[in-house]
Amino acid sequence: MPAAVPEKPSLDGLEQRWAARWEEAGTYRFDRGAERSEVFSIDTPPPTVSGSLHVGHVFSYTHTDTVARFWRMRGKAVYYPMGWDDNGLPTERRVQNSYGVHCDPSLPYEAGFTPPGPDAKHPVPVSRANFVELCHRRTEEDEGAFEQLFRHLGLSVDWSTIYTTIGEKARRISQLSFLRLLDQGHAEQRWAPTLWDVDFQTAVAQAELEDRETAGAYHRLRFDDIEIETTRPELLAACVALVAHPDDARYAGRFGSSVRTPLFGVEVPVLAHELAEPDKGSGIAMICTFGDVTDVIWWRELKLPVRSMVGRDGRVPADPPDGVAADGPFAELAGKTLKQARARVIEMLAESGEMVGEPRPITHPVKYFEKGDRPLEIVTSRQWFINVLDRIKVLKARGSELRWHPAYMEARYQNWADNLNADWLISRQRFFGVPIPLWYPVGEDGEPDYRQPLRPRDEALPIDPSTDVPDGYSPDQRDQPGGFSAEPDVMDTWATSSLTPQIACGWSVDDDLFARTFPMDLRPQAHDIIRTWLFSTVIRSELQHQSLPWSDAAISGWVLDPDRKKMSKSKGNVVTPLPLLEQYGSDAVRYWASSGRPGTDTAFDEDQMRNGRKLATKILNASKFVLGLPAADGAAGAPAPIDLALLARLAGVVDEATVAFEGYDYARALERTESFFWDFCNDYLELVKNRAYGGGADGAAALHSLHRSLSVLLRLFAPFLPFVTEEVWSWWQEGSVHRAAWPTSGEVDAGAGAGPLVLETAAGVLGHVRRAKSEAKVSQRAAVERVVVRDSPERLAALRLAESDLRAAGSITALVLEEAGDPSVAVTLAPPA
RNA sequence: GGGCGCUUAGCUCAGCUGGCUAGAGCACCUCCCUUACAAGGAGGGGGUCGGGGGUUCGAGUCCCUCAGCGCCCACCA
Repeated sequence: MPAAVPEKPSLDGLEQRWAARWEEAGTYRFDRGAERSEVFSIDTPPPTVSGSLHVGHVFSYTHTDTVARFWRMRGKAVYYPMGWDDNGLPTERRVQNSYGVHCDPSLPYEAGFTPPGPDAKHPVPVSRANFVELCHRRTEEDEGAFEQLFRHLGLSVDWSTIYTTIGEKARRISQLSFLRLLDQGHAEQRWAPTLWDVDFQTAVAQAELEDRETAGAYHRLRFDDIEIETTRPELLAACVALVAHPDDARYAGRFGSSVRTPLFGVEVPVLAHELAEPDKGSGIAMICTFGDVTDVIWWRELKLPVRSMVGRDGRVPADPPDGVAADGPFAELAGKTLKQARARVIEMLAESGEMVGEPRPITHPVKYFEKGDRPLEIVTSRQWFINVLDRIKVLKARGSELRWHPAYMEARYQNWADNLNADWLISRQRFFGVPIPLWYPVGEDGEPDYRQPLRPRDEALPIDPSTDVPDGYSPDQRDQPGGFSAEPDVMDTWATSSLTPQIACGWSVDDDLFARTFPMDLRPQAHDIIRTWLFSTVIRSELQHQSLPWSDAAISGWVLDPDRKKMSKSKGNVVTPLPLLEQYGSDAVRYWASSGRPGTDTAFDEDQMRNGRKLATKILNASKFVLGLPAADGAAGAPAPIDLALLARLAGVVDEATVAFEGYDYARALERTESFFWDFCNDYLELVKNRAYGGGADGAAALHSLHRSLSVLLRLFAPFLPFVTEEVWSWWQEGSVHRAAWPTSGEVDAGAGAGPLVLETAAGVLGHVRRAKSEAKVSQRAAVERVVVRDSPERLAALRLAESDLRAAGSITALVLEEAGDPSVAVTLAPPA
């Protein structure tokens, strides 16, 4: 039984009350029996739980929720899981800081280990297993906080379908997918120069790079009679050649000859390559192995030797590169950081007279790991890659096949695909991640044979090769001659995140669910991770299923602070969301979020939240009024023309909102609905309230139209304001509004002859009457002696159909209608009593 | 250097396939404690729709161009 209309309706406490009832009733539970065609599945972005909760989460997750609620009301079985991204570097760092530990994989597991805590002066080294255990403990707490926030916000997530990116299911799927790629030749290891972060001591992928304008200086160095300019004089000992453009007349005669490097006196060839730019520096560059990615290209294409002098720790190694004397100038560099080495090289060059002039300061773009603080170096190492360069064409085609909202976001995808120049490096020399599930046989010489990886059986997954043992070996053979060694690397977090559709839909672990939910319908995400998360997810789905992972991608913008700056922890302008939800109410905050159009960055705006609260209150009060009107005792008469006009307009709004939602434009759907609602309250409600009070057949007709409108309005608002609409729905309807059918224009269509003019003209005259009273500084209740309306015959005819409602609403004694070409409304107030 | 987006009232933004005197919220001003709503309601002032050119009977809306802002990307000499 529906509850009665409360005497004094309130927004307070709706969140707790309804969140509990929805949970209890399973309102948002996914129907496991639904066929794929009846399902709408959403690849919810798993938030990084080691990051702080901020208002951006509320913003974008609300967008997705409105769409989920819309499709649920449209009768779809909505598969709306939640994931927590607790994998990878951010968690490692958080664990190190909050527990005072650091990972040392060489240590054995220590049962019952108690970490020192955040105040520890020196981090305690712990085994990988202990470290991972702490990561799990930490993330569980963080995940609880996120769930609490999202429940309070009213996300219609099915909370029984949670996954984590470090959980067993995700590890299994991630490892199995990797092994499949390995089987199919899409994944392979290479010993290759890769971009390397000397602080994190790991390789990084192209997608994780960013350029930063960095201060540097040109140093002009003399190689015999040729002068080159370089920003990296410290790499001089790693120089393997000079290079100029083949058409550059200045050096044409020198190609094929050789020169000696300054300080070290190593003989290097002078070569030609088209990437050399004649107008950069002196037009001729030194190639070092490796100073930048161009060096890598030159080294590869010109088939040059390697002279490496950058260690994984960012220091110059003790041993000199090939051809460089150990006891010469190099001895002064060994063991130094690159920065120290640079200073010393410059001094030595100045002393030897091989530097021309003074260094010339410049700023130039330098590549950094997006989470790193020092420029990336290039280090040759063994790494695992997923091949993508051989598939750019099909990946671009998939990008076009995907429906983007807004459409222009596709350009970022295509742009990225066009500029990709490296395969996807997925191995990371880190600890908290999904291990690459391989071992290598160790030869009698004690060296692992990387060409013959040992793989686990599928059923054994997930595994950790550092503790698990390959079939046919015993634990004591680990790292022994004739035994086996674990692959030490873990996969990058994107290598697992790129599988969220497979993880959420249960690929390889729940084939039935997978068949009902994949390919998914919607990937909602922010625009800054198109090149990473979206692109990599498309890659995995293409390689594994030869299909798109979803049909639609809805790209949300960012929340900007009032000064139009992106909110981020480092800027210290992050707003914590829970207090906002408590202050304004979840519906109000959702209202603000819903006003941010797809793809558009939106300013944090508490005024909009106040406005949202006002709207929610208005819905409460208007509903109370409509539902509190005396019930008709007899049969309803025919609807008045003004009722039909209202319903006709509402039908139009329903159609607009529906089309908008189908195109993921939730903001438009809200705007249309809200705009109608205020007119409904201000004009229609005022015009018909007297008739509705009056009872009888005419009153019953008004009541009927009011109820119908209210029912439709509550359903139109339900995706945005789930709490207040559910509250009002419960006063007079059975079941949840969130399980009610999305309205259709057919259900409200008043049929032919329901022109909008009746309402429009009546509301127009009522507006004039209000203005007259306002200007006369009298109460809106004041009586009006006479209103003269001059207008076209058509409009007057329409107005006449609403005459009694209008006169009652405006307290108008005489309403005079006169035909005229020049429309006007004259209001004569009654003299004060 | 390439690409994308934005530029409409003081502020934040709507204006979809071009069409009646350009809209909303906030802010500001005036009035009203009207039996749905005073943590309300009614009304008002305020914009040559970034500049210039073009297409059209008609352009905030389409085309060209210039400018400013923002974002994405780019092989660090």
